Order: sequence, then C-alpha cells, then structure tokens
Amino acid sequence: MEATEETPRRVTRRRVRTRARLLDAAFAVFAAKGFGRVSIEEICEAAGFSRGAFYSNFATLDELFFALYQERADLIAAQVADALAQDGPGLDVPAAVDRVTEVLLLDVDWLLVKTDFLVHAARAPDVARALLDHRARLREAIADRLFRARGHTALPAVLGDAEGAAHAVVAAYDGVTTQLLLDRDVEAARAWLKQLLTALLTDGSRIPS
Amino acid sequence: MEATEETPRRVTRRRVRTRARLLDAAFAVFAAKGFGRVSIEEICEAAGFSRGAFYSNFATLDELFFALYQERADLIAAQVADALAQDGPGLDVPAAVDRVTEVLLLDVDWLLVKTDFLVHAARAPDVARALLDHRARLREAIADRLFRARGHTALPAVLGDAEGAAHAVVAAYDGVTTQLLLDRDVEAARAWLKQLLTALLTDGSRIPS
DNA sequence: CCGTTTCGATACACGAACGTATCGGATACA
DNA sequence: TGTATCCGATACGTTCGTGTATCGAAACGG
Repeated sequence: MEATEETPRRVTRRRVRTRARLLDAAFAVFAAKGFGRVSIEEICEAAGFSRGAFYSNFATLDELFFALYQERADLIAAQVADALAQDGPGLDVPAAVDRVTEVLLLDVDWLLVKTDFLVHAARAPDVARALLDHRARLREAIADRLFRARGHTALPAVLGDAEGAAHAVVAAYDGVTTQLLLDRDVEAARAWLKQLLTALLTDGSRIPS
Repeated sequence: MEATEETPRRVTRRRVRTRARLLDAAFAVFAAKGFGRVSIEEICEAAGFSRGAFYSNFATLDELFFALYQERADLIAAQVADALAQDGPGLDVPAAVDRVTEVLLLDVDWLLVKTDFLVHAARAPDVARALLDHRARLREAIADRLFRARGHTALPAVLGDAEGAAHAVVAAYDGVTTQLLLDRDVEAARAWLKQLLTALLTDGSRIPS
C-alpha cells in the first residue's frame, strides 16, 4: 500500500508503455466485471500480455487498482478545477454547475470503477485515508471557489459556511451517482444533479426547471 | 434471479433454521470481507455447517446474497415507515428527520453490505431492477408523508413537488452514506444528514445547528 | 413408535488462478 | 555495433474453491 522505493535502476521506455497498457486494460475489465471478480490473468489477456508482464510491474492486484484509481481521479480532479476556474473571479453559479455536472457525470464506466474502489477502500484503512484525502482536496477547491464568489453572485443557503456548502455539493454528487449506477440514465442524472445543486447553492426562491 | 417454484413438498422446521443461520453468517462475513472476496466455504464454516447445507438451500452465492439483501432491506424499510408514521397526520419535520436519521445510519456493517449489493446490482440488470423498485417504494412512502404534511408544517423548498423532495432525501442519504463508509464516524454522519435534510426540506431561512 | 422423507455431512474429481524460477529476445548505452 | 541489462514469455508445482454423488441421521406423519 506504500510507495515502493526499491531499485528504480532505469525508467525504461517500454516499461512505461506496457504499464500504461496494463492499466487501460484493467480499467476496461474492472468496469465490465467489477474488481473482486477479476483475475490477474484476465487483465493480462485483455492487455495482450502474459502474466509475467504483470508481476514485473505490480506486486499485487490491489497495487494496480490503486495506481489506476489515482491516475484517473487526478485527471478528473484537474478537469473539475478547470471547469470551476472557467469564468473570472466572479462565479456564475448556474453556468459553473452546468460545466461541472458535465464533467462529473461523463463516463458510467468510471463511476462503476470508482464505486468499486470506494467499497474496496471502506475495508482497507490505508486506502480509505487516501480516498478521504482526495475528497477533502476536492471539497477545498469547491469551497475556495464558492468563497471567492460570495458577494459577486447569489449567496449560498442555510448550510453553514462555504465549506459546508462544498460538503453538500459532494454529497449530492455521490447521491446522484448511486441512482445513476442503477438506471444508467446519464441525462436524467445530469438534470437531477443540476437541480439539486442549484437548490442547494441558491437561496430558496427560484425554481430551476 | 426468480422465485424458485420447484417442489416445496414440506417446509421443514430445521430447514428454515439452518437457512437463517446461513444468512446471518453470510451477513457477518460479507460485512467483514466484502462480497466477491468471500467463498461459499467461508460462510458455511462461519455458520457451523458443511458445504452440503449451503447447496441444499441455495443454488448459487448470488441467490443467497439476494435473499439476504431483501430480508434486511425490507426490515429497515418497515422501520423507516414506523419512524415516519410516529406522530399524527401533521408531520413535525425536524422530529421526523431525527427519527429517520437514527434508523437509517444505525449499522455500518449494513451499509457495507448494502453498498456491495449496489455495486453488484449495477452489473446485473435483473438485480438492478429489483433494487430500483425498492428505492422507488421508499421514495413513494416519503413523498406520501411529505405530501400529507403540507400545510400542517413548513412547506418544502425549491425542488419540484413532494416526489422531487423525496428524491432529494434519498440522494442525501446516499451521499452521506458514501462519506460514512470512509471515515466510519456515525455521529458526524447523523448530524450531517440531519443538517442536509432540514436544509432541503425547510425554506431557506433558519440555520439548524 | 415405525416407516418414509428430507436434510446436511463426507468424499471425490476437476478446474482456475496463483506465485516462482528460468530463459530468450529486446533495449539502452558506449 | 557490441555488450550488459532489463523485461516479459513460458513452464512448472501448488493451493483453493467448486459442484456432484452418495450415505447416515434426524425430522416428520400416522
């Protein structure tokens, strides 16, 4: 579960390529069958490798899963940050909500893998801590943005401060995700998330839809 | 995935007992290790049975999991209904929120198993449909209650009708659950859920905490 | 109580996946 | 281009879990 500091002699070119191919294949297989129902062999086969390649790059399936999650989660976090920083210091709440929603509910496969990871982390304290850090950082980014927007646009609602509002945003996202995993209706989920977020971030007077 | 209508000659007494013991043991093992990392043998061992007992009562692990989920979910649904019907036709929103929150976020083990089941259902359309039905029924109960309370107490907020509000309640619950699975802080989750629900079900003027 | 039925334990054969040890070809660097 | 190194393929042996077939014992009904 820790960063492996062994003997990184050379960062060979082909090594990174096969590693990337393994991760991509793993993502597809995980999304399709779920972590826990996937064997190392399956991943290697999907990547067009033999098991030797795997054991040369990872010690265990958990390690690969962690790397995979970190990679994609960071990527999405960056996209969210982009979406939040789009317009200037004055935040246009509805527009930002639209953009963030678009990014967050893009890929059902990712949500599947992400939930698998959640369930995995819930039983592995080390992993849970890492995931909590991720989430905390995301909340901070949102809270920052919300705080800087105060005064420029509509003020947040009855939840405590900006941090509380950020907390609520994440909770709404998670809640909508749950439903989306079951009905697979991305558009409905997007509309619903937008409605929820505007309801939470706007003072209760205007009806969005 | 269907109700097995084979040849239920006699509903033997001992059969139901061992079935129950198997389900209880399965719940514990699932909560501890997660469905998908659990073997049939493990469950039988935990229940004090041999594998023969399992195959006599269930055809597959999935079948047992489904039965287990249904049992517990129905039980909790009944508890929620109780909590909602507590005070008369006039709904006292904060009090009801307190009671429901108490029931919903009682047992972390149950949340673990429930999330496992969600992840499982997300990849099995039949199971997904069953889970969606469960959720729809729960939402209906909440919406009913909310609708009957209109006029008596504070009116809901900017979300559409009572059904929309019920949807929001469920989403909030799911969102809070996600966080709870990671930090395992039941009290914080309860407080946070109460805050979220009151924020959603009250017009935005009063700060709860 | 006794016969019949049902349930769960035991034994077996099979397959899947694992982890390791070894080896040949590719890769980097001079 | 030669050579030292690295990487991934192959080939084991082993463990673990599965599903079935069979049998003794417990439970039920009269």
